[in-house]
Amino acid sequence: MSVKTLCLGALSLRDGTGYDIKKLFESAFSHFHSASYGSIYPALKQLQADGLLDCRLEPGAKHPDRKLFSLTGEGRKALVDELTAMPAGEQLRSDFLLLMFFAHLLPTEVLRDKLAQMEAYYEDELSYLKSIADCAEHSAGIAFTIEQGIQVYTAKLGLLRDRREQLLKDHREIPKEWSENSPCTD
Amino acid sequence: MSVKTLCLGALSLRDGTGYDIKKLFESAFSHFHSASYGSIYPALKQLQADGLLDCRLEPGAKHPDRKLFSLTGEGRKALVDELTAMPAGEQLRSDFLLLMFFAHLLPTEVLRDKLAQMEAYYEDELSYLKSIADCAEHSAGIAFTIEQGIQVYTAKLGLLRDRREQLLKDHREIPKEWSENSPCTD
DNA sequence: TCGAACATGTAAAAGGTTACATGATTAC
DNA sequence: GTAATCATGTAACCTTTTACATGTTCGA
Repeated sequence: MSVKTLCLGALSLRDGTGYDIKKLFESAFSHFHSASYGSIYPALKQLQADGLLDCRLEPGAKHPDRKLFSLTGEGRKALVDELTAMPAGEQLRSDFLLLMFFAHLLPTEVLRDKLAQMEAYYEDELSYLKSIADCAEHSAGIAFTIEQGIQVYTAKLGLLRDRREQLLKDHREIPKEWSENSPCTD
Repeated sequence: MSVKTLCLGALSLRDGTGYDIKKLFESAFSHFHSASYGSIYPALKQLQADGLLDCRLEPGAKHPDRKLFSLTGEGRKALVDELTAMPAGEQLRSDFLLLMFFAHLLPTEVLRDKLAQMEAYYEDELSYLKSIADCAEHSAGIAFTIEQGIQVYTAKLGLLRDRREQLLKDHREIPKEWSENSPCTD
């Protein structure tokens, strides 16, 4: 039920369309949640059917089919209830760490490339978060989410830069020929 | 195809059963990936059918049906190929940050509880990672994944402790009565 | 005028979890 | 003797992504 909660949350900030909500997921929520149109539009339909959202059409000159959603009183209550009931957990899914775990199986150049890609990724995330930290007043809670992102990416970037040379230097390239009688007995 | 890659990776370390693989996911991989039996056993079956795993039964006195899997040469190659081809990304899914984003909607006691739960969670993860960092020799890559976890959880725990008092002090409890004419115009 | 951004939606497929079903072995 | 751990597997369900289908509006 997560996309629904995300949509309720987005609409608690301001009324908006499915498209607006997606933009919010790509900006303010980007470092801790995500969702695609294929899950947002059905979620909005369902939430409206459940009486948690109101919808007014904006057929004005500009956009023919714009559907502007807003929270109902019930919707706001449902959001608070879900946030309260939800266990406060988090889960990382990192293909990068998976790769690092098996770095000893890879050619050095591949490792070098992946480290470079990840550095660029961390840099981008960090500079984005810093830009939004500065440019507006946020509630204390929102500021906390941004600050956590900044500290986490700063730590990750620092470690990556710290260890890169050593990782590459120590890295032993595995012989190209793999076979059953590999000498590797890890 | 992620569970398959995870299984190939696990079996590149040592031969093992589905059960062993699950244990590994709950220990060494726990801070960056996860999978349940319901996905592991079908994945192993499929990988065997694809010729990437060998399976020998251990019907010894102890365990009647123990299926010990091992990588074939092709399986090892497939693992390396997948690690190489896979874009090196990561994604956080944090219900805690979602909750913090909307902290202004919640009663103070709920916020206090969630912060306490999260502190305990971060402490547990951190102490687990510290314990495995000390107790064995790891490859440089594995050490990197543990070190990143330690630094990240240390940062998160530090920020949480730093900000908690201020967050709770500044926190304005929202009146119990919610209705359409709420004064909240964020 | 042409591409980017705005805007909505569906259907199929992928991927995974949960719950169930079963049973042996080990440590207390 | 009884609870935890070891051990395998299936089926139903849930959620989400991907790919498709369509059309407008705005800025360069």
